Amino acid sequence: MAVTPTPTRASDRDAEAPSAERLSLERMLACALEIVDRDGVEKLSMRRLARALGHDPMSLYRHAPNKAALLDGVADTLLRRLSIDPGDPDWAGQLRAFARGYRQLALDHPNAVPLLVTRPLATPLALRPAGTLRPLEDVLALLTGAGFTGAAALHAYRSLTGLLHGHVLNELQELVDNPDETDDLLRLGLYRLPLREFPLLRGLAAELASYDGAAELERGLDILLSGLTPGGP
Amino acid sequence: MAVTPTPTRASDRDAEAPSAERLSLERMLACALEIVDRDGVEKLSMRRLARALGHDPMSLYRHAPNKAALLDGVADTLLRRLSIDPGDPDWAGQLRAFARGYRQLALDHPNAVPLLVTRPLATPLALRPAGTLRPLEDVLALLTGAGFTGAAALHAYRSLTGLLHGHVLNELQELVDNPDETDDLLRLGLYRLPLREFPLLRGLAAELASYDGAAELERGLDILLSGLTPGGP
DNA sequence: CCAACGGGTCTACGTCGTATGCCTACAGTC
DNA sequence: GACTGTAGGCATACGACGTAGACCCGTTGG
Repeated sequence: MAVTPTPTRASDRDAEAPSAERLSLERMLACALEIVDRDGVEKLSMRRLARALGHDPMSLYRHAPNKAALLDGVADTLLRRLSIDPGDPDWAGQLRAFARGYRQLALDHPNAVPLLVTRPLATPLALRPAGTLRPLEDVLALLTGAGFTGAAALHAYRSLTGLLHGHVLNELQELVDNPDETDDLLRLGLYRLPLREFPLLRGLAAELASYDGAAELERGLDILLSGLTPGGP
Repeated sequence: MAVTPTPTRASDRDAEAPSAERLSLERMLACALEIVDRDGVEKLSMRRLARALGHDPMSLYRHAPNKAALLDGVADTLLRRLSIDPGDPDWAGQLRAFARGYRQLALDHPNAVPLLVTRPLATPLALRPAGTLRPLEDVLALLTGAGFTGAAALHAYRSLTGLLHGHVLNELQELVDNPDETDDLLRLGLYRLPLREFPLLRGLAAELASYDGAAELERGLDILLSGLTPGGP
């Protein structure tokens, strides 16, 4: 009582901890994204996030109802960075730009991609955070403005997100291997494969190693966009 | 000491617990898949799995090195059910059948889909379990046998998995909503959306509700397969 | 008979998400 | 100024988690 020990006291402005400023959802999400980028989704915990922010774990619950909402929020902050101009008459160009932006987002935050592709499976459409729904609404506006029927616009949006999710998952798998190793066989770990069972796969080391994601996406977009017409599906 | 209490003793053959038979990786994976199907991936824990099998949690580690391997194993048991006949001259038909099989797998085990699409991001290609690599090797055999170059066959496989991942993620999002509610607006929870911000989305309840996944996939396959040629990418 | 070993179990450690409850600082009202 | 609400932060606590380390028993091969 005399010396008022309280050794874990972190108030009195900002001391001891990295940054014990006032908490807010934005600060939380930004810090959570950093953790995900650095260490992966499974390493993001409420306690680690609180520690990184210089706060008590329970403080986070004043700003987010639970961890699932936080994960949704991280995905949301990423998607929010993509924008579509619904008024642009060049609708194909807008879709293409959106797709390129999405790919770049995935490359810049590969550890967050599992969130981008799987969080929607956990939340009914209408309960998703606004940033996730914004692109959908904007694409609908863009395409109906260009003469698409509602159904055709919706179909186009689905085709686009399908293409993007599939492409991004494909491209990121190429990055899993150890890029320090120069020899393709070693870098991909292909020497571990039983030659008897996977002869063709082992022989394709060079082709596996040289994957041009940007070109791949453009080809997919060419096919998709040329198949989209205002008329029908 | 006198009465030999040991109330949690589960040996002496199989007593007390549901099924304390001899443990094996196959039994573990089958049971793990049941848990995932019933309760979702995040509810699958080593302790729950052990309990369901009537064993001590640590027993599992005699058959799997860690939980990540178990997750990979669950994905593997699913993919292992798909087969491709590399000798079939109708390569397009084989790819189509594979795609339909994959879709059906996803519909039968929606809770396992996150594993199917994200586990590959956590494991370098050559370290993936054999069941995951089998389709790749078989598609390579199928297509090179049909005159494709190795690079073209690899490209085709990537396009196919991209299409499948994207499609399955799309289709499963439609199932997240409550199917008991008959009115589309209510069923999708769209009434929660601010009308001012999402006018088009709200108006598309009917189109959102009527989604024909099978037809959608076939259309994607038509486009993909017509674009694939033995010559090049 | 013994040694090795594969498979099962027990205990224990550190971490996780979060329910509950209290404390403090400020806002608004009189 | 005193009073009261409220929002944000903190301490404590509970049950579940993944898994390291040691022990134990039954089988097998010498």
